[in-house]
Amino acid sequence: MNIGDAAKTAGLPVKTLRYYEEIGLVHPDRLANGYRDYSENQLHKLRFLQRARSLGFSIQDCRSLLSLYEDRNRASSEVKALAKVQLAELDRKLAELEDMRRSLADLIRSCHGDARPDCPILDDLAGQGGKN
Amino acid sequence: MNIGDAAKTAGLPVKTLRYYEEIGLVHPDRLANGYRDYSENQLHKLRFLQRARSLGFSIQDCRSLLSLYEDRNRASSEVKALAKVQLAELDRKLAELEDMRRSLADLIRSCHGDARPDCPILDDLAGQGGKN
DNA sequence: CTTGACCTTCCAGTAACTGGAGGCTTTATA
DNA sequence: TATAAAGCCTCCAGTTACTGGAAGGTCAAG
Repeated sequence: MNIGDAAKTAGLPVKTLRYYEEIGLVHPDRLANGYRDYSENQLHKLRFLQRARSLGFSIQDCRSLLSLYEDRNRASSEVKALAKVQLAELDRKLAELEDMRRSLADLIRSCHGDARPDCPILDDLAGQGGKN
Repeated sequence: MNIGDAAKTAGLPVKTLRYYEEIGLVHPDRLANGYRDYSENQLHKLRFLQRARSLGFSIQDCRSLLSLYEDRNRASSEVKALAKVQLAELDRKLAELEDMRRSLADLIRSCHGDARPDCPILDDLAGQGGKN
């Protein structure tokens, strides 16, 4: 699959795919005319990268995650350790996101239209330690 | 509170606080000696920024979110509309994160140690469309 | 009264893209 | 078959959101 369709499938700009090749993340083959040719496996990686990046994982994090995806022959214990670190990170992010979601939903619920001077949920918006 | 303690409280580097002032996100007062002086309200904003940025929200997103936090006197309908857009975005990110979490947990669960040639959950790692 | 931990500004560098110029290839239309 | 549009290529410059370092002022402890 050529770069334009691959980009559409992955939900990433064409430029980003070329960048990911440049930094050694996803290295497609080339056709006779010099065009990049993405395999199904590489499309999976690109979709994965799109999601992970949009959630704030660094490229370095993504390299780790992709190495799990790729290197199924590594020592099981090593794979597991790496996966567990990433899982803990995911859980941390999930908790933060849920916390933000709750705050924002409260804000929407309590938004009635009259400009009251005090708004108790604003104290909460910045997080658990929220005492003004 | 001076910048070092504010940075510690917010979980951000000192440099980032100065940068956030430069781009007009959080503008602390100055003491007689020129030192920045962060208020409680500004600390809330910084904590909020730390969380939102770590979850992949752009600085522009953060500006929108902070304007909700700050501008409690805007027209209620406008505030609500903005909040709902951000809530939808949060839900989208939550769903993605939960999806990734599930995939990774499956990977960990199925990681027994023998290097089997086929691994069905790898097909899933890249997302819902995961057919190899 | 000096040592060390703060703070200041300014400027350069990095990460991860993003846009544009200049040019080749493929495809659709006349 | 000609040609125009669309898509691909490389290279290089610009942007966003920091990050590090130099050069220097400030403040609390010994």
